[in-house]
Amino acid sequence: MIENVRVRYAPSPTGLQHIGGVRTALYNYFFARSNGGKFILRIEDTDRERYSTESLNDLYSTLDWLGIDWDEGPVVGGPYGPYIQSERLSIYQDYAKKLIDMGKAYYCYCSEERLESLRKKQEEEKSSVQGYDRHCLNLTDEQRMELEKKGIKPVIRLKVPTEGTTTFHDILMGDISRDNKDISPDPVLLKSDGYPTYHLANVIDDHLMGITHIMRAQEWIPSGPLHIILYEAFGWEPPVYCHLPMVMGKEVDEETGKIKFAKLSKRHGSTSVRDFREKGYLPEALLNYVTMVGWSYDGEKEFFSSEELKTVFDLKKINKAPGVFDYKKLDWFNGQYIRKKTDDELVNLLMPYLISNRIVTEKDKMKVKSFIPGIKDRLTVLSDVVEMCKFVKDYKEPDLQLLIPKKATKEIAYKGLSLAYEYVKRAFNQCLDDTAMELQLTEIAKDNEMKNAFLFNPLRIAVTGEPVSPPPFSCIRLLGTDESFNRIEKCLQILK
RNA sequence: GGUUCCAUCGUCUAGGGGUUAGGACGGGAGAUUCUCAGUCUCUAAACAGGGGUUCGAUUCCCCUUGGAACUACCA
Repeated sequence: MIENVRVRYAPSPTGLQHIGGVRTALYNYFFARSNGGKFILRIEDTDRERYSTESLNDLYSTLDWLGIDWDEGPVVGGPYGPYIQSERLSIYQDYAKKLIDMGKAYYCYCSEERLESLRKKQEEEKSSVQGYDRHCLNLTDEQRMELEKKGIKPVIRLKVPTEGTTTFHDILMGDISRDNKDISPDPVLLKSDGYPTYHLANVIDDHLMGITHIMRAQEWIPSGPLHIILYEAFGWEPPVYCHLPMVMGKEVDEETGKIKFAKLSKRHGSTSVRDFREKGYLPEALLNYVTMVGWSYDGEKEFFSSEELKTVFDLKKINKAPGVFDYKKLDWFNGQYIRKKTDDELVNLLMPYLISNRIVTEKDKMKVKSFIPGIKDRLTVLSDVVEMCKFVKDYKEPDLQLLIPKKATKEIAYKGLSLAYEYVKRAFNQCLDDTAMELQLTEIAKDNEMKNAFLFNPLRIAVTGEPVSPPPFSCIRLLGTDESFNRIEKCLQILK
């Protein structure tokens, strides 16, 4: 147990919440909970060009869906607010000015174009030196005034030391150091629109909000030393770092045919939580699986509820190496969680898919519920139900060929369907369950010296019009006996 | 290119100076079976390579190789 833990998830609302981000949120959340600490949500909306309210809404709905609650942050408030960076502008501006006053930062008036051509030049020359050339480092006050007069809005850049080495400690990785000369020179701290960049805002807020542990993706490792320089410039104690392994995607290189890995992105498949949610992944399955990419308990147990994770999550068990997101394993997890649901829970989960596809209406709920035992084992994702119920709406009357099972004749098929129909009419008057009906119809087949398939298959095809479907009895329940019997009778005519 | 990080089955991982290197997904085989699933059983599959240290390294150290990330007035 670590005392007084304060951690934060600090997303930037510039897109839908994706697997990687959510995994970071989850680790922070579970780390806070398992140590009795605070989990803080902070919105890093300093990129005004990519900002969207849709992203922000998506963030809230995603966290809500996953059951992640925060102790401090937007909506709930807290003692260190505001928790939205765009509402903290003056704080960053003040601190940036302090840096200027201390001689640790400077104004830069370079144009976009100049920086662009500088970059190009460096690239062409394959220069090992990259980054800003410190063109504005030694501007005199007069020169500055002149540029200001022209109406050029400056940025504020950090003076990165050119000598020495900066080291920070990472709980997982150990000491990580970088020569200061290798830090891309003089990053912008405050943009010309008055907004801070990530580096400035992040350091200031983490300090001001009393963050004790920074858990973020490994892609941030290279800027770790830069942040340390910033902490030192302000005279602050840096928090404990814990860089999380990346979530990767796997793909086949079109040219070489080799398998490649890269930061999980859309070309690997769905990456946004919203996608998974819409397809019908359960939050508990996604949460469980995502947590297991990069973290393990003992290598054996892999089913964890959110509640368990809040107790059992341990920083030390986080893996250092990046992990590939395995869509197939997620499918498996989801199927497992679906099977754990009760029929009542499942109907509620399934109804929206059926209603939005106009297969049933709200009043058919009981019918759908009675259908569930037949499909529960067959669902991988909730939306699979649509395909399984298509026969209700998209029934296509089977032709003769389809109605005759393999190794059977027209006559046999007719007899089989007749027997099945006779039985079904009787059985649905009693309140038998599917298993009982199956048993009895199997009995009937035996009595008539016929293969089970000769009764079941024509029945299935008559009712659903498809050779592959959930168990026929379930289908009849969903369809209703009137329509089902209608279909069967018509098929009987075809077979006559 | 430069910098940094990483390295156990195809994938997620357990383990750790002496193990038959364990589990899960996926694959294969079989059983159950009215289709498709599901379920159950069995099975193949890994310590990247080379040097050290050591009585002994997959485990510790170094190098190589491979992979990844960063290199923006994006985070």
